[in-house]
Amino acid sequence: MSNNQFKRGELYSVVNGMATTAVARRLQKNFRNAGLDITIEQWSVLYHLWKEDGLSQLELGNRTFRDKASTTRLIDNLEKQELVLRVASKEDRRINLVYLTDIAKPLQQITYELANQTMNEALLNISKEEIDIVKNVFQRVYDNLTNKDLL
Amino acid sequence: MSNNQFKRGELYSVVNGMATTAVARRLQKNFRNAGLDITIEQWSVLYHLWKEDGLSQLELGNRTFRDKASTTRLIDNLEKQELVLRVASKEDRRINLVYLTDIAKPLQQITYELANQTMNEALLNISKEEIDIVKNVFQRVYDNLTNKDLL
DNA sequence: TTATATTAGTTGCATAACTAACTATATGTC
DNA sequence: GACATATAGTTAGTTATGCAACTAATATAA
Repeated sequence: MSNNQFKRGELYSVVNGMATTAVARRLQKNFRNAGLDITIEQWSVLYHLWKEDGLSQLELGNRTFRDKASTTRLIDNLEKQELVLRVASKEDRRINLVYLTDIAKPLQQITYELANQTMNEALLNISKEEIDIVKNVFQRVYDNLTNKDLL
Repeated sequence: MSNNQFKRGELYSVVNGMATTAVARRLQKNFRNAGLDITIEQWSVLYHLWKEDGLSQLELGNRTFRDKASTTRLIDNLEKQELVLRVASKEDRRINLVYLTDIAKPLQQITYELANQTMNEALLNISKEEIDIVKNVFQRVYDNLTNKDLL
């Protein structure tokens, strides 16, 4: 057995069950307290649209690590709340381009501040170096698992 | 802005959307391929029962970082599949003690091997030191966010 | 140009998450 | 002993996840 072996369950319970959901839940709570009626999942989509508006559903799915079915439903809900708009692409009518509405645009600044504030709480006394290692490890874990799928 | 600041969205998408679910999905797939009809969520409960049988639902919720409502449904499903059994405590009849059935017990070894194999894939070329840092950072993130709730 | 395969998105089905409101049992106080 | 409070678990309601099967549009090949 290699030296970098987790005890079984450990990675899952530490990583998936703990810090991750603690941050997500705190951010969700902060949204609610500020009167913002959006889920962190919805926010993760809006986040990418604020960076680049008019992405296709598939591209949004890639950037938020979701399959297309989940992306469909998430955008359904965003559309119901009139935060987002589907527009069929003229070049390829299979493609839906997703655009922010005027309701969604001003939310960027508020959520920016809440997310920053939440991250500051979450990362209190954690150094830049440690964060870089975490990000790097997670990228490599992801690559380790997904590269195999292409073979 | 402090030096250890994530760009907004970054922690969420990196941590929650990527390595975490990549590992979970891979393990789930490995369970399925082995003919094991359990979800990773169910497995996370069984894992703690294999370590210590007869825990209360609340204790299981604490150990798997779930609220009691989620724990209830998870155990509902485990009970439907006859992997687990609820027994009312004699000392305090509000408490359900959860026990493994004879069907669940032999699954420990198989899932142990599949989880180890999955972790080996996921953690290929990642050092013990890096893993220790990740675990330590996540514990501190969790503490940073949950200690506040007690004030 | 017609038949075949591929691609983007949707829908059905099952599991799971959280919040809030609820039931039933226990505990503490007067 | 009676009343208020706390605790363990359940239920209802909403959102989200993944897989598989489907539709519609586009690209490829004969």
